[in-house]
Amino acid sequence: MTNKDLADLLLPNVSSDIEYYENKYPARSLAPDAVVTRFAPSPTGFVHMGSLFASFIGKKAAHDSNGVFFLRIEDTDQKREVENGITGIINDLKNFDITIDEGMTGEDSEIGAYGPYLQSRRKEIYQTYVKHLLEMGLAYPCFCSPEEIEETRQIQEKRKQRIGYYGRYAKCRRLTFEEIREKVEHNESFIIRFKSPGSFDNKIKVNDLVKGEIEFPENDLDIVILKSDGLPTYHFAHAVDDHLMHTTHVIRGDEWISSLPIHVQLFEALGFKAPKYAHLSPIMKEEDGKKRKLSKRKDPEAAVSFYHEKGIPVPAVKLYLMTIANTNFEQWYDCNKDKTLDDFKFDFKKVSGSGSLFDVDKLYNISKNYISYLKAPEVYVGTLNWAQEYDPSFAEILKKHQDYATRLFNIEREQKKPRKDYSCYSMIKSQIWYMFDELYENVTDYEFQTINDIDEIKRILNMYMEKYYHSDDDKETWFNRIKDLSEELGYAREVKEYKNNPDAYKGHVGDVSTVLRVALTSRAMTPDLYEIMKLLGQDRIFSRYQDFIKGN
RNA sequence: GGCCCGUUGGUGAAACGGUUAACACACAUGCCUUUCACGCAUGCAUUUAUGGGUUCAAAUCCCGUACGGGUCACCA
Repeated sequence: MTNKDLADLLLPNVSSDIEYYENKYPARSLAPDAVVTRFAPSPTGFVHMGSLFASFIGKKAAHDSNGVFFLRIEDTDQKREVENGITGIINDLKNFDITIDEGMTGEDSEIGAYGPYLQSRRKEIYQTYVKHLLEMGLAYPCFCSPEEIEETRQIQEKRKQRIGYYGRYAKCRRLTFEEIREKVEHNESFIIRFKSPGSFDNKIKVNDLVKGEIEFPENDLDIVILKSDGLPTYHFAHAVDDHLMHTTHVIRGDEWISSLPIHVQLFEALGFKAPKYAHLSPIMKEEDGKKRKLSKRKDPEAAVSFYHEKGIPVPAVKLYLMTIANTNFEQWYDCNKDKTLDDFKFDFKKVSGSGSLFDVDKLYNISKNYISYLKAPEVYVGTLNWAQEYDPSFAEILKKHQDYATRLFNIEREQKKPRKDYSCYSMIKSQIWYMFDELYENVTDYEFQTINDIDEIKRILNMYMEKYYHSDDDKETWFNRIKDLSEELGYAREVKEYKNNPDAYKGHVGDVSTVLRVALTSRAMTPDLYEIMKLLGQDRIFSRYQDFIKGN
């Protein structure tokens, strides 16, 4: 019995050969330095921040070099699959503007000439390559049961030896053809293992784009390449797919780094050219003074949808991702305010090798800056889009008062140093609600500051309405009148005057303005009062003041 | 336990054998100011986890230790 016979015995239904696939997927016609890379998640739930980060880098690296970024779904573990998992991934990516050039576009659709991009549809391909390995004597069937494997593991532990299927522990490697035939004929279930040519005593060096040169012992584990359900393991699928899809760069989490010796060995045994690897450090979170990997289960901010719900503009999230992706980006961006993310060249060498803490404060800061430089109509649209999804009643109000809301968003905006107080769309309502009568109804809680005497407050309001409010004043006149009012009531016209001689006055113009502000909005902190009053208009100002006077 | 990786302020980090150890976020104080926000100014690591070594010179190179992370599946 030859290796060929063995291969036919084990995989009788595989009829094509590897030449067929090698020809079917020819090299891509791209520039020599073009990056072809992919995002290859398994459809087991929502997209994790770390995955978004990796795919963001992948797309950026590919597009910077006029390469290709594609989406391959790794669904070889059918037990872990989640319903509509692919759709979920695609939506999460779409929400963050991660578009693909090739790959899965839905549960059942794809684009591109190197597919299928769903691994479960590539069964035939994997098996063809497994058969090829079998024929070359580089693979063999293993009939060991999980219990037997567990047993050897315990023996190895007791003997303080390395755990795994290798050397003397690789029992099935020594099976004769006859023994194999007999087991197969008895319908014993089996898996296929790779016959590792490596020795643990040999050292290999692998160059990683992020971590640099890493030295490992050579792999000597006879890893499983084909499972009993006929689907490949990750390692084998990775080698076959990335070879056939002509991936040049594999960008993935650094939990894969210890599998690198397996992967380089597999590529070599299969006669494939190995891709370049970039292993990204995990994004960490601090909890109780300790750093740990951002966890899908424990941390809401690990889910990419979290940022969508918060209403952090997508470009701001991308800006943040780039600042942690390339440590020189922040300064570059600071010096090139007129440029965009697309103008920045991503560089693998500038990726931090150690895990960075996810800095939510910084994200909010970036977002706040980003929003401050948007035009008012853009802020309106952003807020409306967010509200339509997460706060429909607020969305109705915004729609009803589109022009008014836009003017509101424009306060202190179009100037050299724009106002920065909206850090995300979900927070905007809490900052502007008092400008809408629908939301201002039944307010009873007023945050008065230094002037608290209710009669004095009423006096200020009444006098202001009777004598000092004129709807068409310009800002200077408007403010001068408030100064006049202050003076008439015994308050200093200027804060400085008051500070120089506090005993001569009841207070200063700021205190009076605060009364006018709080009685109008219930809040001590608002944008420019003049602008607010102009927007609200005389009728609303007077009616709010009168309501206040009546109610207190 | 074996094998890999990492460790610069509260946080992200720059510095690739010679700098006062950049910059940004956060924080604090002050100024500006009708409030807030903005802006401006100042402060915030006597020192790069730690102990040794190499060198005229170390955050940077070497060795040990500690701590953190990852991985050792018919999961990816």
